[in-house]
Amino acid sequence: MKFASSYEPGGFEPDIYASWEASGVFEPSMTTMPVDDDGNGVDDRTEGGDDPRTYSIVMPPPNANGNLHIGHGLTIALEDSLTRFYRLKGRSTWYVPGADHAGFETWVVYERNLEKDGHTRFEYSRDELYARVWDFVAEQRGNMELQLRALGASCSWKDLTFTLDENVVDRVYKTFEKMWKDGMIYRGEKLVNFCPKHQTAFADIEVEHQDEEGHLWDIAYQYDGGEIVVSTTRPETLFGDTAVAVNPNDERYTDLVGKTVRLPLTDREIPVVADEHADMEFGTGAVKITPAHDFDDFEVGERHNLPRIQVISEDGHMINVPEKYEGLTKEECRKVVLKDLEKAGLSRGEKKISHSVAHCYKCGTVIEPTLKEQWFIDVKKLAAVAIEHLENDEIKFHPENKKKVLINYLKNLKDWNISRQIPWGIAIPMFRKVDDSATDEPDWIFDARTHLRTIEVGGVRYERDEDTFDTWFSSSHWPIICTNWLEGNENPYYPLNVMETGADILFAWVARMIMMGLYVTGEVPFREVYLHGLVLDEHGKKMSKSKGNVINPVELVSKYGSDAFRMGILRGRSAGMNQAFSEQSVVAGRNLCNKLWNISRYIQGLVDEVDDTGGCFTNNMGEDWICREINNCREQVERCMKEYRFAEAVEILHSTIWDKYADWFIESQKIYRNAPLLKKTLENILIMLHPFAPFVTEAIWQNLSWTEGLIVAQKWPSKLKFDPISAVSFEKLMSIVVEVRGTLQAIPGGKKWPLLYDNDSLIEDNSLLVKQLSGVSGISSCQGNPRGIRLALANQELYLDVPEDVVAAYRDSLTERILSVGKELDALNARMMNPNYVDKAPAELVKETRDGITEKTALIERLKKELEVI
RNA sequence: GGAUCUUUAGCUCAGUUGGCUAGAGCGUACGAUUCACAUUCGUAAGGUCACAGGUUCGAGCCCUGUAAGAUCCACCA
Repeated sequence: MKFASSYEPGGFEPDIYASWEASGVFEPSMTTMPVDDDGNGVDDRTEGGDDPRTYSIVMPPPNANGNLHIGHGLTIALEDSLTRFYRLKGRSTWYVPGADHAGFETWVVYERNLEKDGHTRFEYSRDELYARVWDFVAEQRGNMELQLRALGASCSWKDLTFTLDENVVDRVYKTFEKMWKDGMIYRGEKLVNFCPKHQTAFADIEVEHQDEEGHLWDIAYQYDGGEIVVSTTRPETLFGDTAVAVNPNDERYTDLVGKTVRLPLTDREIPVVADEHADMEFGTGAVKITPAHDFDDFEVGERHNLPRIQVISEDGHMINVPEKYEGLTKEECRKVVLKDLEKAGLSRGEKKISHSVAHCYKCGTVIEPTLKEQWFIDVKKLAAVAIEHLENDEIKFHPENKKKVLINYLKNLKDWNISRQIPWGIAIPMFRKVDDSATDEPDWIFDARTHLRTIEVGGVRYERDEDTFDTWFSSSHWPIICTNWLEGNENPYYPLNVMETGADILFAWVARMIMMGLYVTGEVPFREVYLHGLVLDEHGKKMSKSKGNVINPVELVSKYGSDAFRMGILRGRSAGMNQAFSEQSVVAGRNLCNKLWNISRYIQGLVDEVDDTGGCFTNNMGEDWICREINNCREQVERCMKEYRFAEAVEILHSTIWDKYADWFIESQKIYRNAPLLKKTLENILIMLHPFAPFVTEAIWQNLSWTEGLIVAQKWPSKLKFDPISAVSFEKLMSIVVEVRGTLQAIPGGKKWPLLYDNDSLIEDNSLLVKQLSGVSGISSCQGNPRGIRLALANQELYLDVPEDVVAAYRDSLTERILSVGKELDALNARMMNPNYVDKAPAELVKETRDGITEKTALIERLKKELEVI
């Protein structure tokens, strides 16, 4: 195959992905064994009970109905780099892809469409709606999966799991039944976060609090002989008041406790109760209690056995209120109530306050705390077990501090409302008894036949609950489901090696997976958690449609290539942090791909020209040096992957490939050509970069004449053999070359000059190479007769052969140079002057300092002499 | 109110048990060009590591405090 002369990723990426998928390498196979670490037969086993044969990771399922956004791009770059790395290391890797039914999100989109067509959800049964949304999603599905392929995700497609698949539902029902039997599920009438627009309840974490300006009204509640003034931001709820609370220590109201006051605008009398909830410092110290519409008041009501009067319906209208107000919206009612209070002479003033208000995270509608019968999970035990295992360090977090944050959350976790009033989700498998005569039977029974509206068990009729599960309830089973965990079966893929996901769903998802994993399997669901932060725009601002700063990963992939995108998005990113991202970093990634492409093309050319029948050995110091550097790179990348330092891994590969391999080694190979070593080192580099840039490395692999198979299925490189002393010599030569280049640039006129040496075997033996690298016009011995500019090197006698007038012009930069070396010398001297340093610092370090002083002193002496000569 | 994180070059970020003469990418300036690559090559400029104390022979790193920014949890009649 002939290399295309330019790097054009769009031309080969789709074909490459197709060939991977067809080859079956993405699917796990337990037959492969890990490569050993050093090529010396020692096993590469990791500590901590991790099965060294396998590596498992699951994809946080993207919305089946949507397109991938920049966060997914990051997710895939992270997860796929890990997957490919461990696959190269010889593990049987299993990266399980998923697609999310995205219960509420998808439902919102669907319902909007329904409304556009002039319909409402109430015209259809749950089953009809479910079927319609299913078709709607089926139409959209597939985009997301194509985009995952474009990003290079090396996941096992045959295991793709949709969150409404039968096995998901089965698993969820099994757990629910177990919990029901264990008494951890209860039906309770409680206040829930209710969105009047979407007509569904939410868990606490699903509502967004925002600080807003509001009004605080003072209202007089009268009694014979006086009045008690309460403050409220919601006067319309007063019809639901069933008490006024004062602090038990509040002497102002001691006499009133136990008496009753008249509720304004009605004839109802309500008691005054003493409760700690009333803050003596706030307002008048008296607070109206509306148990059916406020979370705190609900609790006060429980403590004092107060009735709960619902005065706002689920669609936001007034109910159970005097006729005049009946049917008004709550907003209208507020206005009328305020006016009527004014008329009745019960207003006692108003002021502006700032307070936080709960909103629906999707539509922004103000959440109405509403009294509803729902299914709740008693989380006490679940949370306690999770905390125990977390404190036992069974899961390692990146970043580390998130573990503490998570434990703190679990310690304060309230019972979990799992009922949702939307049709797009997994039906709750509970049926209510409708046959009142069967008094001995329980009111609710578990039954998995949720496709039936009514069932008959033991001659008693039951009707199904029409609600569906909170999606996090089923999502919390994800590691269990994706690895096909089964009771009593050994499963080498469970627990997962790592759970990689967004830091923003630590509570919603990670916490629940841990609780559920432990409850169902008795084991933590994953050994490590890597959390990524938000991808911000280039100025560090959140991306949003309204700001118009959204970056589309798919566009970047088509513009610069998948590899460029992957490396670009990993650059400058660390665990758990919200960090900026710009196209620039993708350009840098593209440039690296282009560099690698040209390196490979050039090496292919050299290999074609040169006889390479021999074995792979190093023949000169440049070759020894590059082998050492490639080994170093390999070790560092391994360490970075183990510690999830992706950005650093990419950076190390970048500098090894570009600054070392291309700029020095390949340049040196223009003089010495070692085809077997060129091949070997290029292979190593390609394999090491493959986890981050899978497409270009595979494309090159396929183009090279001597490689076989797919790079995706190769083995991680072993250490290269080299002569370390020779490698150090090359470094010496490099510093000479850098000095020559710098001096050449500093000499006015910008011409090339010849290099003179005196009794210097390093230069003499490598004169061709030095000339090639440094850009001097020629190299010769000065035969003990130095002239021109002496190079500022401590242990080398080297001169640039320039005429007298040019030397004079060079004087200034020489002076500068002396000053700067002088500064460095001063710093070293200051250190040695300190007797404590000499005493207490490690001997090696002290010796280094001493050597540095000797070297720099000599250098300065030399430079000064040179200056005098000029 | 409670908690967590961030602050290092013009920008975005590294800096792993304290050894630093503080690095990278991009950007900037100057120079190169029949060479695998202008998506290139070479050279350079650019930093009181937010601030103030402390520990230490030695602090970007550890400790205490301050400031600014971000996020989360709880509360807000």
